[in-house]
Parts: sequence; structure tokens; C-alpha cells
Amino acid sequence: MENKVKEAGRKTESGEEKTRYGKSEAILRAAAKVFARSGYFNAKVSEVAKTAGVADGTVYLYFKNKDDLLTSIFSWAMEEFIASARAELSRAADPREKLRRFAQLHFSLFERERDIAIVFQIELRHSTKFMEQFSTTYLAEYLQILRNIIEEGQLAGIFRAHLNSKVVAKFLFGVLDEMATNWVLSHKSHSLTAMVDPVLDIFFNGVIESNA
Amino acid sequence: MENKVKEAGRKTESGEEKTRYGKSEAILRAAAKVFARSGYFNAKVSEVAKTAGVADGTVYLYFKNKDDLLTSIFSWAMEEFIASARAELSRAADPREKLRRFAQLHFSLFERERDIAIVFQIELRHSTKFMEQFSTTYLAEYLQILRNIIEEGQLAGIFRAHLNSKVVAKFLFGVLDEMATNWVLSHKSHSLTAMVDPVLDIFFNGVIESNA
Amino acid sequence: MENKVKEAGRKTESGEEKTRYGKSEAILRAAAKVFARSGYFNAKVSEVAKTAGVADGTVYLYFKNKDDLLTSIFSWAMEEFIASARAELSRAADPREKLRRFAQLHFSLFERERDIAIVFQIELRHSTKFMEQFSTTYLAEYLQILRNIIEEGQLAGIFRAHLNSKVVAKFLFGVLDEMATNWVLSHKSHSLTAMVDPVLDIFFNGVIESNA
Amino acid sequence: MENKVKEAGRKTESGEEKTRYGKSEAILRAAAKVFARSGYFNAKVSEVAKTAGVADGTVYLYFKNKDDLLTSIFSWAMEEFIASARAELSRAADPREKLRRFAQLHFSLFERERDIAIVFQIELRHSTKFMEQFSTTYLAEYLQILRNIIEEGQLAGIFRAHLNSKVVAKFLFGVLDEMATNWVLSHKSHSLTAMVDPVLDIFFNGVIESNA
DNA sequence: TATGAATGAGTTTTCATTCAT
DNA sequence: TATGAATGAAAACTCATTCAT
Repeated sequence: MENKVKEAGRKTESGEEKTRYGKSEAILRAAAKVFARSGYFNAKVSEVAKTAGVADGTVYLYFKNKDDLLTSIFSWAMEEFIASARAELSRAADPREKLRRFAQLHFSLFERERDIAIVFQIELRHSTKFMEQFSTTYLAEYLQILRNIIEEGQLAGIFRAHLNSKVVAKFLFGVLDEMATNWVLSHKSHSLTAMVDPVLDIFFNGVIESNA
Repeated sequence: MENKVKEAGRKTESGEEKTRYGKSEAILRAAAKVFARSGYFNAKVSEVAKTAGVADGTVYLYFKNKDDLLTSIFSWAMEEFIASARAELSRAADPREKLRRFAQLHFSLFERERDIAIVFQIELRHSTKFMEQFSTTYLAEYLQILRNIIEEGQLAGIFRAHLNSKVVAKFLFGVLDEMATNWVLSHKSHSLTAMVDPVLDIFFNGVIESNA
Repeated sequence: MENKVKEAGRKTESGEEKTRYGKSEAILRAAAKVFARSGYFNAKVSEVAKTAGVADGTVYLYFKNKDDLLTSIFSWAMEEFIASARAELSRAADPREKLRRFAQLHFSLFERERDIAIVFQIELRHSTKFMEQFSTTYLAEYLQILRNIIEEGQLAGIFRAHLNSKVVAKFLFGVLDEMATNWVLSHKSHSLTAMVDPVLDIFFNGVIESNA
Repeated sequence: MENKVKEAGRKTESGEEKTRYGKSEAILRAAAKVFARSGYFNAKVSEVAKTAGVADGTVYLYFKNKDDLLTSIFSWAMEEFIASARAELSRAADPREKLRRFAQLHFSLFERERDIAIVFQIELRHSTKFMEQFSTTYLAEYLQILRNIIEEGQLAGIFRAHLNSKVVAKFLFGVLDEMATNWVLSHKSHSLTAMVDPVLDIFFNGVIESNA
């Protein structure tokens, strides 16, 4: 994720970079933490600033407003995720293996960054405004990656050819999303990545007994 | 739906009850409409009151506060849904058919009551508070119904016996939920019920070609 | 001025009227006092509310925002002034006497209501926005009254016929306005109405010695 | 105007002076432009800096604060005006002609420097603080010049001897000021200097028909 | 001199909720 | 029950000014 945040700063000399990028990133991480803890609407910008160790006004030097903080968390994380997903997928050949790695990456990101996970599964769903923005940008890209794998599998004769790949992609996203939400809400915090295999088993083979 | 709303009011004399329930329901429907239109946080109680045709203060005679309006919409609709689901399921014998009817009922309710659908898919997810409340009450009941059908199918040798029924239930909920959210956000508003069969096909049979 | 403010309230029973109208008027008078004391920009709405003896939010039940307070003071006072000017003028026949009464009324209003005078001479001139609004509405009406008197005097052969009545009206307004501003700024607060005769002498007869 | 601005800077070496004065003047002109466009209160110091082509902090090397910018515009222009007025007046003998030239100078300055005119007629009147400062310094000097001419005319038997020269001076200032404000607010922007003769005609001869 | 990133004080306005009628 | 006028707490955001470089 480092590199996304870096882009928010402006480069000068190497010595100063760390500090400057640190400020933008610090604010974004602080926002994720505060939003995760208090919920977006109850979160106070001054609390974000305090957590980031900057003055209130400084937040507004880096982000347009409170909404922009939320939006930035999500584009930051999504861009990061999609980039590493593409890299990861290139390392596998079998479509089934690709889907497994994709789901694994999705879940392990959340396990590593619980604040981000909470913001994604809960806070981002506040309003149709955010939802629609999410649907038409990053979610579309996420689904497209899934579709590509599915169509690849269909061409290879591995996945059932007549299935609508768009529906299949949404289907899988829905399942992963629900597992993620469930994990976020459960306080005992079982392993999320452990769900990958059971879930993909159902997704691949269905629930019906093959000789039924 | 009458009976749920009745409980929200307080009983006095029979003659007035009809009016009271009418008012309580009017307020709840108004709230759903206003929340769906403006989002819960931006919605004003005075707007709900105006839409319901009552004075601002009257809202507080029927509901404790703004939160209670949202909570009441959701318990009202869920209790209604679960009751009709149970009734509907008793009319089918095959577990596959039961799941089909269940999904059909879920989606047709949303198609009939779009405001309710929006509130369920978007507004209810505002905060961990609401999410947790939902998870531990009505969603638990919803999932239990699914589990019962699945376990019934497993005993009958129709569904794969070693699958964890709890995971399977969440899996199916995740898929249906995603389709519903997708439908709510898409402005062209394609048919939601038309998704039941394609989705269940994948759920039942998986995506992998059987001879693959 | 009573009647203007009354119109802001809504009539019910006679007993309550005094109180309700009192609130709107109290807020407006409080605003004039606070604006006169601190200047519009430095004045706090909460100070206005406190001075009026109401809660902060109550100000916004009667006025749209802080700007509206300033605008309302000025329309309230101008409408009042113009109404009494028209009434006063009907009692005089000679155009010279009419002008004298008009100026007298203008100045005596300010002497009676110093807060209003300060708001008019200083606070209203904050911005081209206010100035333009003032110029195109009430000032236009004020000038029209003067023009009518002047043209009446021209027809009667009393005032020089070839003078542009529009210019003459602005000329007189400029003089009266300057005297008013001067009086507002001078702390010793000499009589303003005492200036009517000396000023009109110059206006009527000019500064040049007639046999010069 | 150079010399006024020079005083605002602090002298160092001759080579740099040219640059410095240029910067000081650039900032002042930028301030006049920005204040004229946005109004003093809405104008941002950073906007002034940007318009002047310097960094925000640089403004504070030349001027104490935002108030000082406004004050400096006005003293800069007034000193300039009064100096050229004195020069101009020495070239005329007749008091009537002197007044004509004075008014002409006043108006032509505004026509040449519309931003300055706007600042003078609108922005300077923000607060009693500015008004009082203006009244007791430059306006006093302005009025004194007028008084001197008037008294000179009275001694010469040209102007009516018993008129209070102080009142006459304010009278004339009020008229010229009103014409200037009017011109600033009117968007069609007719000629302001064209008003000199009609206005002085009334001022000299009054409005009353001499044989009336 | 010049920069511009950082500061943080300060205020309008909204709106859920109450309560006298 | 029903009303709706009144309350008042609460927070995002701006921008003049500073100061380390």
C-alpha cells in the first residue's frame, strides 16, 4: 500500500520524502482507524487529526473534506488490491487456482488490515452515493477480473460453458463479501482465510450430491 | 404486517385502535420512503412526519426515536418475511424446491416494496450497531431456516453430506444479498426474481463442468 | 414599525399575538443592536439570540440566516420610512415644504433609532451585494419620491425646469446621506435634525451669492 | 504613486530597491483588484499573493496584516490624490474653477482606477473602525481643502458669506461621494466625469428658480 | 528576502427531541 | 392523542498568520 500513498505527496529530495508521505499516509490510516472505531458519521475530523498527530486544518491540506477521506481510503486500498491481484494471478495457470489465489488475497488483506476491512464492509455502505461510486469503479474492475478468469475456464472446458460469466462473477463476489462481513462482525475473529477452501468447494462443485 | 405494527402502538380502546395502527403504519412507510430517498442520516424526522401527514411530535408517540424508526422498519419487514417464508415452505417437499421458493419470496418482496429493499440493502448497514443487531436476531433466523432445509437435503442424500450447513447457509445468503444490492443500485431495474433460477443453478451444481 | 414586524408572525388569538410578534421583533431589534455595536461581520448570531432572550436555533425559525437578519432590518425600516414619508408628504402642498418634511422625517427616524441608523449608514454598505440590492429596491423608491416632488416643483415654476430631476434627487440623497453618516460617526452626537434647514438652504439657493 | 509605495518598503541597497518597490506596489494593486472583486471580507490573502505573483508569506514582509492592506490602499491613493489636488488647484484662481477642477480630479481618478474606486466607495465602509480612521485623517484633509476654497470664495464675495463653510464642504463631499458610489454600482458604467458640471450647477445655483 | 506547509481558533447552522397546550 | 414552537448541543471547515528553511 505504501506506493499509493506516496503518490499523494509531491516529490522533492529524498530526505524529505519520508516525512511528507508519512503525513498523507498517517492521516489516511488514522481516518481508517477512527472510522472503524466510531463509524463514519460519528467520527470527528478533529479525532482523525489528533490520531494522525497533525492539526485539524492539516487534514484539509491533503483531503478535500471528510467524504474525501472515506473515498480515499477505499481507492487507496482497492488500487493496491487490484494491482497485487493482477500480479498474483499471472503466477497461476489453472483458472481454479487463480480464483483460489484471488480469494486468498482478498481475505488475507482484510486479516492484515482489520480497520480497512471494517471500513470496506461497513462504513462504505452508508449511502447509495458511496455504493454507486464503488459499484461503477473498483467493484466493476474487481468483477471484471473474476469474469476474465471464469471465461478463461469456460474456454478451457473447465467451467460450465453456458453460465453467464457476469452472473457468476457477482455470485462469487457476493459469497466472499458475505464471509468478510461476517468475519468483521464476529468478535471472536476466527480465521477468514480458512474460509477460502470450503467456500470455493461449494462454488466449484455446488451443493448437490453428484449422484443425486 | 398489521400485527407487527400493532405491537409498536399501545392498546387502548378498540375503536381507536384501527386509527392508531393506521398512523403507526403510515409513519413507518413514510420513514421507509424518506430513508430510501435521502439516506438515513440525511433524512429528517420532520420530513417523515410530513410524509406521513402527522405533526413532528406525533412520531415520538409511536416510536422512541429516529433509530427506532429504522429498527422498526426492519423488524416489521423481517417478521413478516419469516412468517410467510415458513408458510410457503410447508407447501413444498423437495429441499431444492424449498430453496427456490425461499429465494423467490425474498426477491419478490423486494420487487413489491422497493423502499423496503433500499432500506434493507443500504440504510441498515450504516453502523456495526445495526449490523450486529441484525446479525444476531433476524439474520440468524433467516440463516436457520436455510440450514434446516440444507440439513434436510443432506439427510435425504440430495445435498453433499459433508458440507458445513452453516457455511452453506451463509453462502446462499451472501449470493442472494449481493443480487439484491445489485438490483437496488442498478437504475434500469431489471427483474430481480428472474435471477433466482440462474443463481440456484450455480448454487446447486457449481461452476465446474461435471466431466471436467 | 410595529406593523411590519407583525406581518412576520402569524395571527391567532389576541392574547398570544403580543408574545409571538414580540419574538420576531425582539430578534430584529437585538440584531440591530448587536450589529451596531460589533459590526455585522464580528457579530455572533448567538449574541443576537442572547440579546433577544431566545435560543440560538429560534433565530432560524424566524430568519433564514445571518444575512437575512441584516436584510430584514433594512426592509423593515425602509418600508416603515417610506410609508410614513408618503403619509407625511400628503399633508404639505409646497414642494419646498415637502422636501423639508421628508428630510426631517429621515433624520428624526435616525435620531430615534440610533442602532438602525448605524446599520443603515455603515453595516449595510458591506458589500456590493447589499449595496446593489439596496440601490435597486428601497433606494430607488426613496429617490422616486424625491423626483416626484422635484418635478412637481418644476411644473409649478418653483424649481429650475431644465435640471435633470433624477440627478437632483441623487444630489439631495447624497447630501442627506453624508450628514447622516457624519452624525453616526461623531461621538459627541450633535443634533441631526438641526442640519435640515442649513442643508436645504444650500440645496435650494446654492452657494453662490445671488448678486455675484 | 511611486513615492507612496516606496515608504511602505524598507530601504536597503539601491539595486534591490526597484524590485522591492515593484513588489510592494504589485501587492497593493493585487489587493485592490481582489478586494474589488470579492469584497474585503471574502477576499483571501492567498488570493492577493497569487494575483501579485508572490508567496503568501511575502505579503507579510510588506504589510502587517490584511487590515493593513486595505488601509494602505487608501492612504496610498488619498495621499496621491491630495498631492495632485493641491498642485492642480494652484493653477486656477477663481474658487468656482477650483471646485470644478477638484471634482474633475476626484472623478477622473476613479475612472482611471476602477478597483481603487470600488475599494473606496464600498470596501472602506465596512466598519466604524475604518470609517472613523478615514474621517479623522484623509477625509478631514479633503474637507479642509474644500473649506479653504469656499472661504476664499466667501471673502471674494462670490459665495454666500453667512454659510457655514464646514457644512458646505461636507455638503459637496456628500454629493460627489454619492455620484461616485452610484457610478461604481451601475454596471453600464456611464461617464462619471460628465457629472461634474450638472452637479456643480446645482451646488452653485441651487434648485430654486431665481425669479420664483 | 522569499517561501509555503502547518497551524488552530472560531462560528454558523441543523435538527432530533421535548413539552406546554 | 396530537400539535409544532422552541430548544441547544455539536462539528466541519476556513483562512489569517507564523516560522523553519
